[in-house]
Amino acid sequence: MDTNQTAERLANLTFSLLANCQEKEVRLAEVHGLTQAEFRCLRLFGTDESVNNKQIAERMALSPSRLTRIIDGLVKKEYINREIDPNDRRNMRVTLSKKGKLLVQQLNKAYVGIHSEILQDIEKSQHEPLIIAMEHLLEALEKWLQKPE
Amino acid sequence: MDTNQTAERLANLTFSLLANCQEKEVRLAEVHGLTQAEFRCLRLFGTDESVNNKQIAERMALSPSRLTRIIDGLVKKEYINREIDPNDRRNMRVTLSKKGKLLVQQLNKAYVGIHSEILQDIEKSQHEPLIIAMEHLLEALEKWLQKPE
DNA sequence: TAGCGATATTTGATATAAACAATATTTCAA
DNA sequence: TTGAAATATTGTTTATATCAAATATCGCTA
Repeated sequence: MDTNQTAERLANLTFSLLANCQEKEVRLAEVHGLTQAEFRCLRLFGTDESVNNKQIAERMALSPSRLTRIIDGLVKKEYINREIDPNDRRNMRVTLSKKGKLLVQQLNKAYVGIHSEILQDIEKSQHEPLIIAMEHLLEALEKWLQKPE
Repeated sequence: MDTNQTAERLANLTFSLLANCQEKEVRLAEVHGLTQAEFRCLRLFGTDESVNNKQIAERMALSPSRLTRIIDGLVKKEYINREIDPNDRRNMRVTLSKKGKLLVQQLNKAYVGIHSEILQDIEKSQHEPLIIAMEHLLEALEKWLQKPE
């Protein structure tokens, strides 16, 4: 098949996937009584022991001031701790609380669960090719985004 | 490989892809002097000759009142026309203007171009499997989203 | 055919999400 | 040790989105 035609199909696919993935995120956040921003923020912690405000802001592509408020919410809900970094008192050390760690674990589990369900609808022999192909797609996309201008 | 492990990789992949695709949308909208909402709205027109406010709102998962405002912007920028539907005067017939059609064509072209560039970084024999796999993924995702509760 | 309920859109009020600007604290280098 | 840069926060403003009320129209029925 013509590459251009393939590109067109791929364009439509990523467009639809994007919409559906967003919907999925909204749904999951809702279930756990979190705003979308809080949900994304917690997800971004991953296994990182300790991060500061600015790093999180950069990863989420939000302003530091916005992050302060999102973290305010998560602190109030007792999912994370925020304390002054003793090494550099300008930084705030943001870490998951016990409750937070539990939730993240649970979220990851649910997240994997969904994708596991999704995989069940796809022939097993197709799993590996799917992953590989999508890894390539992600790589290429990142490369495109890093292009100047 | 274990399905669960595959699911975990897939979960991380879609998470990263989502973030990057969003970034890409932001970038493209910016280039054309449109807000993200306006950009998405124009993209959703596709080749549809004429749609009404409510249909667009449903497709974009936004309230009709929000749509009125987004369309206000697009009308002001002269990308679309809005006129009373003669068949049912409660409806507004929203159609692309000449300028709008041109932009949508251009957008689609750019959109396909990006994905074409992306495909160039992926081995040609992998193109078809990628598409097929992603189609399955989308299908499965839609199915998951339609699940009650 | 007059009137009632349903539907589509718009407008105004409001809530939420985000950025920007100014400030306070701290670090670090000249 | 003083001034510039970095970090987080707070107050202000803008953008995004919803909800409720108002308006216009339609379709039905008594």
